[in-house]
Amino acid sequence: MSKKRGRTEKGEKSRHRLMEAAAEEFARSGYHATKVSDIVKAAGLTQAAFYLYFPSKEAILSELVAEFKQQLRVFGDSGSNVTALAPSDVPAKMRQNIEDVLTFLLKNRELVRVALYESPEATVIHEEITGLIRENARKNWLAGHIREGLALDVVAECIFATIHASAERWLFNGEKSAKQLASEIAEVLQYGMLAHRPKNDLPKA
Amino acid sequence: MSKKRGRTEKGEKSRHRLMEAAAEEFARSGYHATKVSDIVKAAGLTQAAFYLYFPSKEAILSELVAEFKQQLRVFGDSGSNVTALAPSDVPAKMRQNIEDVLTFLLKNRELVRVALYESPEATVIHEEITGLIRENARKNWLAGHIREGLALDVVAECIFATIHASAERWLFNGEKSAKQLASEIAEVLQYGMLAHRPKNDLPKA
Amino acid sequence: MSKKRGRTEKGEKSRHRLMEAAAEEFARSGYHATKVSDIVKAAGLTQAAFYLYFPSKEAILSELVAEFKQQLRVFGDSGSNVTALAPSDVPAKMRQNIEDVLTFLLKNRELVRVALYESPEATVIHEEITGLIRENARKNWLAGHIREGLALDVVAECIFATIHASAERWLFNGEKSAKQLASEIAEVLQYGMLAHRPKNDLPKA
Amino acid sequence: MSKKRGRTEKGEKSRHRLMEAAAEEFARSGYHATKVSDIVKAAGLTQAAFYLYFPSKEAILSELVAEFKQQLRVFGDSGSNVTALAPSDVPAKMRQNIEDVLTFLLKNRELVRVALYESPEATVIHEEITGLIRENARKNWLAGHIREGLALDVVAECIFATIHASAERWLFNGEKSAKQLASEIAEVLQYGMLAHRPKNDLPKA
DNA sequence: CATGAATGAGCGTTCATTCAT
DNA sequence: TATGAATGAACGCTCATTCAT
Repeated sequence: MSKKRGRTEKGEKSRHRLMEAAAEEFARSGYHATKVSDIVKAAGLTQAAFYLYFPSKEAILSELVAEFKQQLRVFGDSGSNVTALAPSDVPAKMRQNIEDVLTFLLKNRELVRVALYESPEATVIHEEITGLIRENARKNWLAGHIREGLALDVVAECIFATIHASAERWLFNGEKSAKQLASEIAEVLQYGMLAHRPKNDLPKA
Repeated sequence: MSKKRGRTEKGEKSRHRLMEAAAEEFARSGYHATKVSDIVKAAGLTQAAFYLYFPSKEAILSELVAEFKQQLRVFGDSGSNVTALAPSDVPAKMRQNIEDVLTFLLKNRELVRVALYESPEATVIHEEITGLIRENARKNWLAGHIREGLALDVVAECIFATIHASAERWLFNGEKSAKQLASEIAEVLQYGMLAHRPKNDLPKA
Repeated sequence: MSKKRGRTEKGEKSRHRLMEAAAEEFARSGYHATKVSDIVKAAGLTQAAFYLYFPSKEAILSELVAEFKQQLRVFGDSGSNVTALAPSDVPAKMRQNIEDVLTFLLKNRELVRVALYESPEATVIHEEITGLIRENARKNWLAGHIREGLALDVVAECIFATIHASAERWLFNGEKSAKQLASEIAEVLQYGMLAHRPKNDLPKA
Repeated sequence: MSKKRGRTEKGEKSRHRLMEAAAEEFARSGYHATKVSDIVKAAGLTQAAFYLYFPSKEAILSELVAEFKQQLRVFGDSGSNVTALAPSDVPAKMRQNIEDVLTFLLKNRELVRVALYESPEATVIHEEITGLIRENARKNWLAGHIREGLALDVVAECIFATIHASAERWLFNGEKSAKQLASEIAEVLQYGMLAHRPKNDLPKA
């Protein structure tokens, strides 16, 4: 199960420092612009040491992406039994979900950038995430919490894109808290922007 | 007519081919992964010819970005006198605006990716765009078309993030048309996702 | 006899401007560091025009050197009938010769640097010049104007090295005039530096 | 003993070989005409290894020049207490000084050419050297060993130019020995060339 | 486990030179 | 005569990777 045999504690620490350093550098400057020498410098090791732990620069990238995907699984089973929710509890629950995602993104901000911008799998991962959200939305739709007439794939894209963009813009630099941002996002996503709902523009339910 | 001094038509064409090729390559593989040799190969020229028209690889990138910014100005004055709109016309107008943006993105898809992902100015440009949208939203809010209690900066981010993500996902690969996508996005953004509006969750107007 | 047939006056002018420009650039920055583009820029022409007049960059160098050698011939017959000189006239004559050389160097300063530093023939030219001087010295020696016991080749080298170095140092930048410098140099070369002539150190005449 | 950190003896040797090779190549072909590939070929290394030790081609040049300047300091304090010399010892001492300089030049012939021809500092270095000589001459003048009425700066230039030119011409190619050359040069410089000293041309002492 | 030394392959850029008009 | 466009052949330099200790 372990990736390498006979690993020492010290080695494990070096390996970990390399991963952290790589995540930070990749996130800051991008995969291609980051040199192996940058990574090892940040980790306090030599270049040769790098290849003790990773077969290539690409390998450390995909390992970071793998780590991100691992972290993602936490969200796989969230929002399961939405049916049980009373309609009046839905908005708060949704607000909470958004906050959870924001908190997750904040904790893994480097990984997020790596996985979503720098990885060759970026598109796939993006679709995995929006897929999770779409499934959750579908359950809520079946439970009657979501309006008729909406394209759920677009809904999912809208939710994630908004969360992600907002995180990059206000969360990662500390301009807004996860709680505050979650409220503001939820407010928009739940009831939309328009002040007036024309009579002839009702959902086709 | 023009025998002396100044660029020739042929040269202008070569230069243009290089810009096109660079946009395509940068969009496909990213700035760093794209070699000058890739660009000139795609443009049917030699490496040296590249430097006849651009002082460096970086220069063609920023020229591409400049071109994108130039194109952007078209949208600077759109949605000016929103006050004149009757509330019932707002949804259609907004749907049309979204479609216009989608059409613009589609026409400039390479430039979009370059400017928004590969450029060092990416963040600034992103903020310029959402700034335009936010201003437009503010005018609509003053005109009473937009609900109270919304954070307009988040609204703007939500609009652009959704449009942009959707374009990348369904528009650029032809899976959805601009018209269709605009409708679906507008539907979500205008009235939100929730089916029921709890009494205690009304806007604080 | 002419280098090219059917040459126009305009062409001849362009060619001349190129030679002047090349001399100046070669003198300032050296042959290798000077680009053809530098030369044509200084001459107000295009690179292609350069090759209308010279088959290569090297060609213009050797043509400049040839021109220098041509100029040199003026000195070939100077100091011929030294025998006729009265010993008391020798110092003044020598001072005048030095001044003449300095004046020549000043008038051809660019050419001098090109021929003596940048040309592959530099060594040969240097030897040609010192050869002329040595011959002149030999005539003066035969006429009894020059001390016994001197190595005439070293004398020649000493004369030219001093003149040349002094020109580079004080003449070309205007710090000393040719007349002034000639006097100072002559003073040293004629009677040497030492104040006292030990009895046991007399020439072996 | 030294397992961790710091340059190894092997590395130091490689670095040294590169310096030697560069000196030789620069001296032979000039800075611009010498390719990094020439240097590493002569040093038995690859291009990349070069940049392990020097940040650029220019850097190795200035390091070479710095080394030359370092070597030069040996001469800084030579000829100090000339006052103590009896006038009859001066010629021999001077002859010896010239021989020392010739020996130094011979030992550092590559460095000499690099520092005096190829370096951007060439002029400065030239002036440093002649400055040293001029100071020495001034001390000898104060001690009464040098004739009145001489321009000491010209004297210094004369001394160095003659030594340098002679070295290039006869010493470096083995045609004359340092001892022999020193005698011949000293003979000229000490008492000058002329056989007769006109009565009206006496020093203005 | 970790190091300093070394490398091969390639990249961005330059420049003397040629072509077509 | 002169031009703008184009090129081939390098060159300086970088970087991921390997070797020897």
